[in-house]
Amino acid sequence: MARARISDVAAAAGVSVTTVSLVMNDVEARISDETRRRVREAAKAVGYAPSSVARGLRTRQTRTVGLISDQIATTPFAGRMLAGAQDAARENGHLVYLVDTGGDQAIEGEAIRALTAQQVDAMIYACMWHRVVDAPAGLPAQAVFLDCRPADGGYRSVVPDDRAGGAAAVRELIAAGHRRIAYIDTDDGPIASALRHQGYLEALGEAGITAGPALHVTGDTSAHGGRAAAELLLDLPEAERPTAVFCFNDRMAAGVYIAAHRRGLEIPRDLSVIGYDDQQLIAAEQDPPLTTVALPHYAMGRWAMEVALGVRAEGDEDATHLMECPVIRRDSVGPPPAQVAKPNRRRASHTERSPQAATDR
Amino acid sequence: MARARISDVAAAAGVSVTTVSLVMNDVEARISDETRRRVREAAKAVGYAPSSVARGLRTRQTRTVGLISDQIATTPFAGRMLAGAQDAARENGHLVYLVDTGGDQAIEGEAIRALTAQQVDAMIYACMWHRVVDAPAGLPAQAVFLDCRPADGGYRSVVPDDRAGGAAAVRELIAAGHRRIAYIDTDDGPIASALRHQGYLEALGEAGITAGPALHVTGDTSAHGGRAAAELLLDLPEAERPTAVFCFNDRMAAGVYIAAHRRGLEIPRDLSVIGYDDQQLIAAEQDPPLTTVALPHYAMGRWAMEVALGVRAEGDEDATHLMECPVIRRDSVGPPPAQVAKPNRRRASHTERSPQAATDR
DNA sequence: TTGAAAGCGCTAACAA
DNA sequence: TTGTTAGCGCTTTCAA
Repeated sequence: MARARISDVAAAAGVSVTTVSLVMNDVEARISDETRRRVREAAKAVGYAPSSVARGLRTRQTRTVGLISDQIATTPFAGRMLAGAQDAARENGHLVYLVDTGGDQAIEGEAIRALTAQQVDAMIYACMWHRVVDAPAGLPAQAVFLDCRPADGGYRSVVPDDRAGGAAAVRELIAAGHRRIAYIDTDDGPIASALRHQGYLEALGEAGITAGPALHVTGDTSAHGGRAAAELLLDLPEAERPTAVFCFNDRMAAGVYIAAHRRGLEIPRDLSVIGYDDQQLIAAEQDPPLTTVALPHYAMGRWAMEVALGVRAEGDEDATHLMECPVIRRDSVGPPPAQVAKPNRRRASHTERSPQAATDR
Repeated sequence: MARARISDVAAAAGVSVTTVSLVMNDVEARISDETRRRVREAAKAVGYAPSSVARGLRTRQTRTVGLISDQIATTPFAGRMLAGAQDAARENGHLVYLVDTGGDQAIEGEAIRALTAQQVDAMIYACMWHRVVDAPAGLPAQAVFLDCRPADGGYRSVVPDDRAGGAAAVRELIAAGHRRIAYIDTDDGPIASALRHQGYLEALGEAGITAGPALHVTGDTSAHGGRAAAELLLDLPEAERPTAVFCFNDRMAAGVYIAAHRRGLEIPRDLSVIGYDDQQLIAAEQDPPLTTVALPHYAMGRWAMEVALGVRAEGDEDATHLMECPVIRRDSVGPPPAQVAKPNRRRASHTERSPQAATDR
């Protein structure tokens, strides 16, 4: 039972292949309703499905797009990005090839060649975290970069607006009444680190706050690193100790929880904390649930696909689109603790419930 | 700068297209070394890359495979499975289409049609956790099921050997000296639940242990559910209380940690626990790190792809392959606590360090 | 050892 | 309103 071809349908319907082609492609013109109906019927009768391969050869449009990514396996974020890209592709009648290179340059080159040979209509080059990368050789100029930016420009790209996200996080803290706000940064130096720090300074500046350098501490991007950094902060003399801390990511924020709990401090009564990433398994599972800034992975995936497919006219050929990172409000931010007495009352807050801790649960 | 075609190469090398084709496809016969070299040079010179589309039309082999999955987005396991499938595909010169249906039947059908139209050489139908599913209509008979089994058979499939995995977990506990071993099961009723329970009973049976029904408790598949179930177990009179517990999954095992810690019990000194899934963010991050049984996602993904591509001759057309789930030894299993005195010493173990707790850290 | 030519299944220009 | 036909770029049979 070989596949039915267009000529089988034509024969069955008693028309020419042109007519069948026209009908199958929903071309408005010509073709009487009656013929149209007959063709449709014949197609169904013989079980006809057009060959995308033959069409692709003829039209040079394959309705496929290649998505090359460095790592799908290891990160919990990848899925949202792929889902966004997938959905946009499907809505536009495209199928997506996924190639996971594992960061291997050779595989990357091989993938670009294979995808080119398949005549994909578009290509997306994705990273699993916000980075600046060297554009791989052979990547077509119309490719779009997802969650990364090519070092030398020349391509359209979409990345999270980490600066604005950092500012939003800190504004959230300022709005709750905090003035001594620390930033627990990473020392691994990803681009997001510097951007979020910029946002932090920007928001403080707006509020006329100058942050002492003691409030900018670093650690590795893990709960352990966050905890160690938090210890430093909590060891500060009371008058300098932060009442709120903005963390580079949720894992580090989880470390802050641990450090705080070990000292009998309660969140948010004694210390407010806000994370970044909105990593479900971490942020939502904390006690109390962590307020954080979400990385807009789904939206970025969708944006990249829509731009790649040309359904979203994004004028500039060489522009980086910044995607907003929304604040996700949960329960780790509250007003700063009351300063009942100035000196030597470090233990006080553990036993006295501060009156305005209305958001406690 | 349109793409170079085979005829461009032929012209440049001063040979026929036949010759070029033969050379490009590394056909052994004919062609002198000299000609071969000239053709290769010409191809490089004009930047020739064969069109997979044209070749696909001619040979009816596209060197592509379709992977339909219910959910890539939400599960942390998906990645490993995709990675295994990807790697196998790449090694065999195939590209993979990924379609995430989100469990939507309409999208599923649409995907099967689109993939068929693209003339994929093979199809894989993947689920993100071990399930029995109805085979979707239109799925070609050669498709292989990954991490799921079609209800009515008729397809090749690969799933984790949850029964053997459960037995291995319990044997691990028995080998450490335990006799009173509980199973914290889920009440959500996935197929893995019953299989792991079978394995549990089987391993106990081998050792001549009969488990009282009080040692089989259930909860929902979360840390919370695991904790509640553990409370039940720890409330048992000492003579019946389990010294070790096998959990349906790592999240529930994390709940057991919490319940144990709240009572001042230390793991593994006072209670051994073993999980299932080897979910990185959970198992490896526990204190002490959780011994667990790994789900062989990468291996299953690879197996499915190799069978789909026909590079692994798996004789039976209608067979379910069971993939071994290896025990991952970390630090949550130790010998049972010493039974210093029979009755009424429930608090003893919290303060006295049992002498043989050699694996404590 | 090499080349000519048919044809994979479709679209689209052109003709009727 | 419909049909004829020339390719899209390749592989492969057959002939030289």
